[in-house]
Amino acid sequence: MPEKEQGSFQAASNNVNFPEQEQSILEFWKKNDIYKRSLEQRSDQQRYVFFEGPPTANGKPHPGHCLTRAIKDLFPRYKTMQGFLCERKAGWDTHGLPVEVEVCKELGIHSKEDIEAYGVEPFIQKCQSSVWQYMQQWEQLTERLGFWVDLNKAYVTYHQSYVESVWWSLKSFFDRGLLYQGHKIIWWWAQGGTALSAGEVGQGYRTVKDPSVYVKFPLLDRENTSLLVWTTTPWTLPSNQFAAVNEDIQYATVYDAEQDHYLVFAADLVEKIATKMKRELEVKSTCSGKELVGLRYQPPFDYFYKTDGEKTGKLKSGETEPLAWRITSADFVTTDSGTGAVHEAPAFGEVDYELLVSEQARFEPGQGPDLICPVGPNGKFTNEVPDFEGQWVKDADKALTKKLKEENKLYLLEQYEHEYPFCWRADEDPLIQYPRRSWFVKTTEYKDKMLANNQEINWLPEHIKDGRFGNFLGSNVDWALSRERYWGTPLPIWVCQSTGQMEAVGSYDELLAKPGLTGTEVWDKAKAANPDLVDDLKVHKPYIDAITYDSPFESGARMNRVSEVIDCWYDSGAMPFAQWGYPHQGEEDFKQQFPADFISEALDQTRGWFYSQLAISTLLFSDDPEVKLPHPFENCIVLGLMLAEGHVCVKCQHRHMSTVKKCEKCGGKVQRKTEKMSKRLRNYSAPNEIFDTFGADALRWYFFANQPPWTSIIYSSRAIKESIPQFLLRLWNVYSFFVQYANIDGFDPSSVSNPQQLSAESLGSGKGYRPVEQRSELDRWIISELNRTTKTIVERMDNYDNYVACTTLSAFVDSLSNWYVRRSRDRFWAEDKEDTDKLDAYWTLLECLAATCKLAAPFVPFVTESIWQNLTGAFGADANTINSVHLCDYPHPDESKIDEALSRQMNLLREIASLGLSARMNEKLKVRQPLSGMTVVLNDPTDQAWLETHDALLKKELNVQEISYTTDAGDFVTYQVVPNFKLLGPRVGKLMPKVKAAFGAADGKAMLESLSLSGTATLEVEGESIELTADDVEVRLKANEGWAASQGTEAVVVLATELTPELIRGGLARDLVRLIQDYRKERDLERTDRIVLTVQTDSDDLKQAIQENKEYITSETLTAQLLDTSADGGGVEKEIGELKIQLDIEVAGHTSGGA
RNA sequence: GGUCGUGUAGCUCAGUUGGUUAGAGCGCGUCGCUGAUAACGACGAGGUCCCAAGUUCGAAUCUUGGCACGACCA
Repeated sequence: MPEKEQGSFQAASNNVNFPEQEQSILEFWKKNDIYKRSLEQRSDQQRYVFFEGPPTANGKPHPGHCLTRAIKDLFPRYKTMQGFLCERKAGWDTHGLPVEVEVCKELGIHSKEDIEAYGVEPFIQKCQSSVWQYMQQWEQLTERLGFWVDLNKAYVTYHQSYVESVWWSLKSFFDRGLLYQGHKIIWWWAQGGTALSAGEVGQGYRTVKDPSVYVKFPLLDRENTSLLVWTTTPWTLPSNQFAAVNEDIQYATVYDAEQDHYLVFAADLVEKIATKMKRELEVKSTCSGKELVGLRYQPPFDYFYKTDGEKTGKLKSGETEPLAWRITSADFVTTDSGTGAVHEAPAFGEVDYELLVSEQARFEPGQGPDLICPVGPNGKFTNEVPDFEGQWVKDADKALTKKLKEENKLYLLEQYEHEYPFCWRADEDPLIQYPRRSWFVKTTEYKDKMLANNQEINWLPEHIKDGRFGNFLGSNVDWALSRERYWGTPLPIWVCQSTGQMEAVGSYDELLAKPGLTGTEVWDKAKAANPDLVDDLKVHKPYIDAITYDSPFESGARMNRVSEVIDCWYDSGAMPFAQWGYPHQGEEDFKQQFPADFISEALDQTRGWFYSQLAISTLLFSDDPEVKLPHPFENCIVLGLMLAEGHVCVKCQHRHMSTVKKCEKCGGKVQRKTEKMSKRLRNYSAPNEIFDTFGADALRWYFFANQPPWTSIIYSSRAIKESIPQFLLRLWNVYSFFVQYANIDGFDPSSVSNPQQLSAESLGSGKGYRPVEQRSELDRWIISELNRTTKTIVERMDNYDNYVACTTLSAFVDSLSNWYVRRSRDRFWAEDKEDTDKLDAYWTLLECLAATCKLAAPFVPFVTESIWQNLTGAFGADANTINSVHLCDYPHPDESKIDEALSRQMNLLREIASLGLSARMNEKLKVRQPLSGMTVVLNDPTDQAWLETHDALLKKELNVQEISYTTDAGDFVTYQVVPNFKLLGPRVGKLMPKVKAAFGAADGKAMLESLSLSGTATLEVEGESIELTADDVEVRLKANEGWAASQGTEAVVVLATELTPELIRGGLARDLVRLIQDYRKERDLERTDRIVLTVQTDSDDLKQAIQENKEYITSETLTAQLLDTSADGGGVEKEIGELKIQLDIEVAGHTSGGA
């Protein structure tokens, strides 16, 4: 932690503990209500609307939630700093099966019967309280991550106001005919009398053998001809309604001589079936499936056919058509197995049922075919199938098959091995697909509007729009809304017990106002008995079910609520209005905060929250002329999945918790492996562990800066740790450097006006401040870079591209650290505290740090806050002033300060420095060894004059005495001219390869001379002369062998490698300085201590080196007095290469100036 | 089986309307710097840009078809 020392700023440790620091920042935010202040500041500004997708509260938060919460925090923070008002209302998803399951586990019960036996009332009460079980963990994570969201005002899906909003929307649908009853085919456990969820079904698959039957469906209009139909569930044959073929498949009519009968089935399968029948099947003709559609047939059983066989209905097109027992087309039919003709019993198959629904849709309402279902919920045939009445359907397979055989309708019978689901609780009970009455929202009627709405949404990544989400919308089916469960929003529909007519209720008050109402006393009693009961429960089962009233449809009859609750996805999808209780209350809030500017969740929400919101909103608001597309959200970042990193032994598969090289068990090699996050494998660390070890900023920065958010993100503490030095630590080091020297020099910025913002303008009043234009080039350069960076970041963030924004910011901090500060160190060490150049350096660095803080604040809110407070703390702000970077305005780029030419030139300079180092490296000439000279050969002389003014810088960086520039250094380099493909390509077209060859053969130097003299050059290709300008040619230099040279894209750098004795002595002097500095450190000298230095050596070279470089040595090491003694003195023995040397240091005094 | 996505260095990933020398970080190796120092820098090795065909003067990039992996759906 910073300790107070003399100077304007608190000392910044260069061994910072981020997690500890973050804790104190959290306290500061809390104590001063910074989040609230950040909103109050913008109270009259334009809104930026954010919707929080409600997490399910009754489960522990895991690392994936850190990512969503980090992204959800980033953009609201950014927009707030930009001046928008962005309120962030939290929300919790509280209903649904997962909650019931959790409570059942606790109670040790399973089935619905168990729940009924336990009592719905206490069960619901347990559900309600169970929801909040992990709330503390959620709130802790939210806060620790720095996710600013209003937890106190959170919306909760079980709250009465929320439920009533949902009711209102459902009433609207009901009244508009968009909410209807139909059938849903579900996996049904007949013996237990309950449906199973997808997850439960998935657990129970087993490989079993079932009969596979090929049945003849005699075609009515074709004599002695049958469609050959295949099924593995003979028990569904009595319920047959259609036979389906694929329009695009070819069908053959074959002749079976043995039976003297014609059969129609897929042409591709003739051979296969002939083999199975062990007989010849002669193909008489073929046709496409399309030609078969519409043909009528006689079903194998006539339980329904005998009465309804001739029934027809009126199509929407005006024609009439038989209701059933005809061939239809379905594209799910394939020739992979069976016959290419599929038996359809819509009651017992989901796709079959969809086929029925689409058939029904062709007819006028009420005219289409009804569902045939002669099987009871107990899985036994009803009296509609008298021959098999009371038989369990699976058991009836045999008898049915026998009957078919007797009636000569069975063509082939075999056994078929496949995966089939059984009940996971009673594993002898096979499940069957079975229709249940269910409520649907007619989303298909608004499909086109949903698609249009989708088109207006800005999806990130873009392919979601027309890919995953668009496709999902395109194949939209009506939303099966109801659930036969307990803990959920009750479906607000009451039925007349006498007429069966229904009406929807839009609010609790509306219900209470119904005539002859009774039943509210059930709730009143419960509440009286237990005053702690949450009032919201009164709109839930079982209390709401007790409420009945007089039927408006028939006098004397009563209205009872239907028993179902609704899908909890509907709850969350209703949040855009239900979070405010709209329209019963919160109208103002809703109008102001709809639609959302921004939402974000992970990819798994495509069919979840993204869809439920869009569907509900489209059905509810699309007809309102005031609601414009898109709604309910405009920008949506779809996050990738989060993966973990395992450490697995190649040999024995033993798992390790962290990166180790050798297996603990067998000593084998341990490899990193990207895999799914798994609680069981424990292949990830808890978020808290990350927070405690590396800090929330580290985690956030890792998420934001390492990949675009929609790719899958690997959550590994190793990777998170590695991301720290790149940015956080580098920024901290620059900051700590600044504070260190500002304090030494007593740099005092307190005269600045408006220190709360520390903007470039406000700094102008500072003491010793000079406008940027008057400062040195390095200062102008970094300020230019700062503004360039700001421009890019704002541009990218406005496009929701946090990744490139981070990359850009990181590159700037790198420039600041590794070029600006590095090149400016001398200036900070300058003796004269009032030196203009020195003050310029401080003001420049201060401006850069302040701006970087503000730029980075939304990404890494903790470290920026800490730096900011110390930077601004220097301005003599009193204790009552609240300084927070999060109350600042986001920087705007000042384009007038962007100097593109300077930027290019500085890059060139950096490249040359880099090339110089590279050449030194190749020649093994360490930087401490001075060299006499260096020649720079430029591709392009444009910036030569500029570079020449920076000789001093390069000389120092590369330790050379002279630098010369040339564009003509034939000895060192070869000129290669290459075509500018981008320009010449379109011009010469197919000649390009020849042109390229001609370039290769041409005399590059001559061509360049011609270009520089006349501005043009001519190239002869295939008898054509091609006129070239300078733009058409790119010059590349290639360093020749035998020189200490390095080549880059813009230049070649050649070093003079001869070492004169004098140069060698210069090197010795530098070696000596290094030794002295080391020794000073060893002796724990203050960096400002002046010394008396004693050097004793036998080497004449070294003695001469000291003599020649006395000035340099003493000033570098703050030596007040240099004693050269040949007598044996005290001190330590050191070595420079082979040379022995004895050093001694005494402190001579203290200087308050820079080193 | 369908839809979508992904495939680039040992690992994790960039690669901006197609332009001939494909980049970063980490890791590895070599070295440098030495009062920002438990920091920092330079250099190096490492690539059939999944495969094939096509379009084009020119393809990591566009088209088609495969293959592999992943997600969702069935």
